[in-house]
Amino acid sequence: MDPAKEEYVERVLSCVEQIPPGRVTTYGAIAAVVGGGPRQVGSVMAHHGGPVPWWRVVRADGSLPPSHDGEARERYAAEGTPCSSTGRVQMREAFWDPARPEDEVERIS
DNA sequence: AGAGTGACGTCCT
DNA sequence: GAGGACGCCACTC
Repeated sequence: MDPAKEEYVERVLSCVEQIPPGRVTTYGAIAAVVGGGPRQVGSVMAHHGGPVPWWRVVRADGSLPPSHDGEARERYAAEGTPCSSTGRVQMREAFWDPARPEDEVERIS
């Protein structure tokens, strides 16, 4: 096994674990922090995303992967994650940047 | 080495 | 806001 790969995976999962309840982040944001590309982050989650709150990781536009749609919605309802009537997460309110864990109340300027 | 695929992103219509 | 097309990065056949 390539140790670099395991470390990369560990870094991705670490970011996901740090996501506060009721907030979400995107694959691209994680990729921007841990490196690689958004697709690679998704691949890591697919294979090693078991023990982490994967439902707090959504696409850049707030839409959920068909694979997780059902599960994630219940999590959001339980955590109070702001969602749109169309079924997508309100990124403007719920987005949390892994590069800025200080939580600056994501004021969207 | 080349082509196909995926829990994605951005631009355009 | 919704849908389609092209591009990126890494992995697998």
